[in-house]
Amino acid sequence: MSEERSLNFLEQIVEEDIANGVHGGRILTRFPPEPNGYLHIGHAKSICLNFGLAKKYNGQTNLRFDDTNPVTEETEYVDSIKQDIQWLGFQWAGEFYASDYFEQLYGFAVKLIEKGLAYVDDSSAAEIAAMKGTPTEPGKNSPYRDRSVEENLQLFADMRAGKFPDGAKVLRAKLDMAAPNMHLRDPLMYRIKHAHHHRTGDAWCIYPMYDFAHGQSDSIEQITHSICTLEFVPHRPLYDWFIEKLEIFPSRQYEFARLALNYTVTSKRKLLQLVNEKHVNGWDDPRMPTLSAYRRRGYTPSSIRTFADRVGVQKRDNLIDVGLLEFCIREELNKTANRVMAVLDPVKLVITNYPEGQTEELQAENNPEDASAGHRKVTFSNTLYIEREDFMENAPKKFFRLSPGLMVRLKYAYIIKCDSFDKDADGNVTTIYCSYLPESHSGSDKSGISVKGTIHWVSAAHAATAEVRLYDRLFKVENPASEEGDFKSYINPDSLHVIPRAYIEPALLDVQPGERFQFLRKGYFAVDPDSTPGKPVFNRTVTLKDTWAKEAKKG
RNA sequence: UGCCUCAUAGUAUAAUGGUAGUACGACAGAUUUUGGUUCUGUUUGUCUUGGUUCGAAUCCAGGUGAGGCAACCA
Repeated sequence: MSEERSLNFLEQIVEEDIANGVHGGRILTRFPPEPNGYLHIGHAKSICLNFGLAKKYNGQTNLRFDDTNPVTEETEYVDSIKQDIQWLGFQWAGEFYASDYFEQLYGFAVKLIEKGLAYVDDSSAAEIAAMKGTPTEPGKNSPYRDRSVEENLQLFADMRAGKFPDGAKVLRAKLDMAAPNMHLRDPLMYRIKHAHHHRTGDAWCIYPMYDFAHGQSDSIEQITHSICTLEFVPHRPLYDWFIEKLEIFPSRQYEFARLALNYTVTSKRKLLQLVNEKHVNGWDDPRMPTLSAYRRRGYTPSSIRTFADRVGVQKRDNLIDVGLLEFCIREELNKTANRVMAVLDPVKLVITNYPEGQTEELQAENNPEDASAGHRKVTFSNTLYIEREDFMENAPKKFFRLSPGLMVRLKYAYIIKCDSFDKDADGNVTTIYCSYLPESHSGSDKSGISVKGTIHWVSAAHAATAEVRLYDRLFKVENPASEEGDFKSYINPDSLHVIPRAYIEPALLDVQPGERFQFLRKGYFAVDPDSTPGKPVFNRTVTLKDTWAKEAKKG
């Protein structure tokens, strides 16, 4: 079926290059994160693209950390990034760091100075910005632009030697201060930062700018196809210029539109704010769009890979409906998750004509989509808990659940008829009284009655309890980043609803973190690492499709 | 008012000069001991104006709209 599919534009480029014998048909891509945050769903697209493309054409993919800014980078992030990539199902060929190349990059800089293509500038940051011009006006040459090669060499060596404080000097490439592309107006190559680096420690006090590190790092690794997001399109001429002047391996950059998901944000800066300001409980809070959060919430790696595949690749900006992600996980869990019964918002139901104290072990199917999943026993008795929303005092015409006079089937058990109910002083239903049809036993129904509704239940005397965490979208609006004002003012106040005591089948006491279930009629749930023996915690991964909820909303 | 990208159903994404298709969504129906799943059907689209051509979503030109670019961030 993959032969039937048309190629995306990157695959077309790769196939053309292979056909033309570029690099002898060798394909090497790379995934280049900066270790200053956790990976999110947008990175998943990039990872799937880079690793997927290489895999499809018998190539490989490097993992390279672009760690050129010591102040924002930490080992914690390196570890989480590696874990997330592996969890997604990919293995890199080489693990590299831009900081591995600091000495080489320094040499490249010296070479450009020697060629008269770079100079040390003593101007302040403000002065450089002022001389840069604007998109519509050309910039002005720095007064330091025409220093001799010898002087530049000496000053650059002195920069490295730590003779100057932060910000005193920078090394700039000498291109054209009037270039219409702002990135070509003598861009900075090196700045002075007396800062401790997570890998090189205090060995350096000058650090290369991203623009002077990224392209050359690709070149050093002999990356054939350097795939990145659209905002780097205007940087490409600069990278090509460096490669040309340095006479090094010609990696080529190609750009695609980053993935954006609605009802969330995918910017590391914003995610960091949500974490630091405690709007969520850490990077892996299941409401976050990070991979660690999706993992904790119960998403599978394959569902995310499928999603990345289905959103496609193009150069136009897009905002993907989170409903597609939800479809991908439902599609998979429908086939793989065992069904169990859990009552999240319980109300007591008494079967008046079923003997008090009597029990039955009923046969329950684990997964109707997978016969090999087998069966289990569930205990039935005269006092049950059912879902509060499965009863209505005054039912509308299409309500196929319980209401005085109406009949439903209890899943795996009997058909019952609602006879009466009790209410407390506040009008809340406290107990529902029903009678059952003994001849309607599941699997051997001789009652001749068919009912429209089937509801789930647990036996009150046999049920165990669990904490259940229900998640909703983190933001109230589709695109918080594009709204007026602070994006945090659009946070959905009901994004987390904790149920401290839901009733579950007792067998669910033994579950392990990471296990996934379908709570019948309620959704897919995953066991949270916060679970302790005898007190499981379940995260709702995603609800089931609920056409009744839609119908009810219509009125 | 400079440079660079981009523009196909509600959302994504195909068609690479030759019948505008697919997925998700929405709507309707069938099946169903999950209002789940599955199945069937319906709906909705080439930004605009010219040009080239037997023929244009596709090529060309102008317009319109959206996004990006002026961090000692990446």
